[in-house]
Amino acid sequence: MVRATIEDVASKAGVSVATVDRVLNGRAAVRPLTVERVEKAIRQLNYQPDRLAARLARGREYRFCFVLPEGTNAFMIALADAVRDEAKRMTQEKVVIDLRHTDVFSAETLSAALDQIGTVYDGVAVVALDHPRVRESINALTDRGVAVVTLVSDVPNSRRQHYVGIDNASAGRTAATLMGRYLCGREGKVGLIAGSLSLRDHVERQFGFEQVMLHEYPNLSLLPVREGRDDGEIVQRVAAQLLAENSDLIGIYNVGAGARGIAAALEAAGRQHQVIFITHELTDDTRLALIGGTIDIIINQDAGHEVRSAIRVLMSKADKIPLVDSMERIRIDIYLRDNIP
Amino acid sequence: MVRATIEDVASKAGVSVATVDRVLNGRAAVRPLTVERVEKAIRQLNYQPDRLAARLARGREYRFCFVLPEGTNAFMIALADAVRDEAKRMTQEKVVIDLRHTDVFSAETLSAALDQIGTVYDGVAVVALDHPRVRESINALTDRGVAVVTLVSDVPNSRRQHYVGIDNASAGRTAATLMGRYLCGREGKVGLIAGSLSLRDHVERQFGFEQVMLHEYPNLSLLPVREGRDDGEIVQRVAAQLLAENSDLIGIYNVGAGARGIAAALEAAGRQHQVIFITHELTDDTRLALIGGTIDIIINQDAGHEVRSAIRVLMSKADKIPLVDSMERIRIDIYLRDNIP
DNA sequence: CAATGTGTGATAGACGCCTATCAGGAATTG
DNA sequence: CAATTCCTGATAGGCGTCTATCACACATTG
Repeated sequence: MVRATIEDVASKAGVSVATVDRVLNGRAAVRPLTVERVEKAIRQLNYQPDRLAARLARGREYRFCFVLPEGTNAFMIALADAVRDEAKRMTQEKVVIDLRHTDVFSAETLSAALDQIGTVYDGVAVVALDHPRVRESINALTDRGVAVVTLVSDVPNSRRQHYVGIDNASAGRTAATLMGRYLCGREGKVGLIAGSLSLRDHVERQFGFEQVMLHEYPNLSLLPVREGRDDGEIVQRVAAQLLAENSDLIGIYNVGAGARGIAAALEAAGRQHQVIFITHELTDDTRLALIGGTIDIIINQDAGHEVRSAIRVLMSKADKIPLVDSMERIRIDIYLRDNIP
Repeated sequence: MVRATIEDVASKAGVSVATVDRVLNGRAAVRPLTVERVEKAIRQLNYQPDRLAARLARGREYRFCFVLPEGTNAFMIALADAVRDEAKRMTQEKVVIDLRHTDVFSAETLSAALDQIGTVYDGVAVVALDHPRVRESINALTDRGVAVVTLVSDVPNSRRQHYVGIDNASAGRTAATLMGRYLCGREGKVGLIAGSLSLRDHVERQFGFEQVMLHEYPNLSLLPVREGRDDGEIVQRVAAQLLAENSDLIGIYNVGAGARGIAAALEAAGRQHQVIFITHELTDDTRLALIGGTIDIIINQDAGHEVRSAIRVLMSKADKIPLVDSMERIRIDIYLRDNIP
């Protein structure tokens, strides 16, 4: 059985192709009775419009905009690279992708950047800050008919269409379990370093981590979270201080970026083998530190997958086609020295 | 700058579209000088044929065949389900996928099944046995112009185009490191159960596991591998025997399928909390056992991703388009109770 | 009853490429 | 020099859909 075409549907329904097209694309008013007949024919023939032909005929361009934090954070750089790679690849699919940078720690700046995005775009993917102002901007975009997906860090109460990223609470719990297991019942302190507590992903990781720590590993005492603003140098200072103040520190969970600073502080103190160090994001630096033994575990989200998923989701929304959830679930990658790619 | 079309290339090169087409698709002899001119124009305009339009025009169907082991092994069932799912989805892309089953433990049967595959197929994906006879069949297919990818289990010395699956030695090493860490320096025995040692993936996992165990965890003594033939009942018997014979068994690494049998044996012996149990493949059974605490860690490969990757690779080969390696790397998923999807 | 609106049919042209065929000039052969 | 062979141009028709336009029957309105 070959694929049915729009002409098959037309003749089966006893109408013209024009009418079938009107039903399919809501192009003009069609009598309910006729709509019924067409839809019946579509069901009977299991007709599905050929998307390739449709795209060709429409000659439509999809314009998407990615809004990422600026700065030198290695993961964000990887994400930006992934966007550029995909942008190049997608030109042959008639997809144009623009990349904009904005200060991620300022809700005002981000919000302004989003407000400024015109309706020239069919969709926007944004690494968002969970802030009322940003939420409003996202909602405004949605209301203007622009599809919005949040990337890496979500804004749950907004009207964004989709969140592309890992389950961060789950990632935090995973880190805690591994930390607890690796520490083998020893007693001591565990430190937590985050980029900023206004980033939803960081907060959720922290939440998941503390949840498991408190319930399952009473032998470990959790120190208050310190903020390193995802900046290598600041993080290094914070980590050095943490180490100096706590001689019985036996674990560090780094929720954000800047792992290199922590590794440097650990090595400077000569305590890299006493302290179990779990961090996020696989980069050149963290990979080296993992191989070298300073980092014990890296929890990663694959930037390439996230970007591709975001694009697929935005295209589905633009075409009003349902998406396959299982394909769009971003997985939590766990890397040990033994399975780094 | 919009995309260049074949007509742009033709006029730029001062030839006709027919000639450009001849150069692109090797349809007829073209003078070297002319080829040169056309290729130069292609480079200058950065012309890339529109694949959608090409597919539409060609009206060509891609026919692929998946050869999977028969039986009730949960992972293989999941794999078969994934194949059927994708087959359905791909009909709208003019891709027809057939699914065949064969006895995986018999090189003769598998080899015969492969030999019997005609050239009606553009490509074949096979869960292979590493056996000279199978290798010959794969080579024969390749020589007949059928693209072959190995799935899940590789045949390295064959002329297959690609291997779609995880790095099994790496998976074994990962299991070993986690086992060693979870056992916290305790002394005791660790048992290994495989499906069959003629399956390359099982052998490689075992290899990786032993490698790390011997070097890094001298406190643990490794028992000889036992074969369970990926069959729940046999595996359960083997596991029960293993437990009965070794009262100081503190870890089990299950390399193949049939995890449910081991879980049952552990629970029957009431030793599920004394023994660290690491297994492969996330299924309904293993998920439940992980939540219940009988299984400590599941190492998984995502069947859906593997099937989609295999299809992408086969299509690339059929279209003679280079593939993006980073997209086709199948990752090792590590699941704890905290991050099961 | 004329003017308007509504629902439908028919059809042409486009999207970018593939396939096929025919014609004819240039180069090679005997 | 005629007969081939080789290379190239030109062009038609098709793939399945979208977009747009015109025509026409019929119903509704004032």
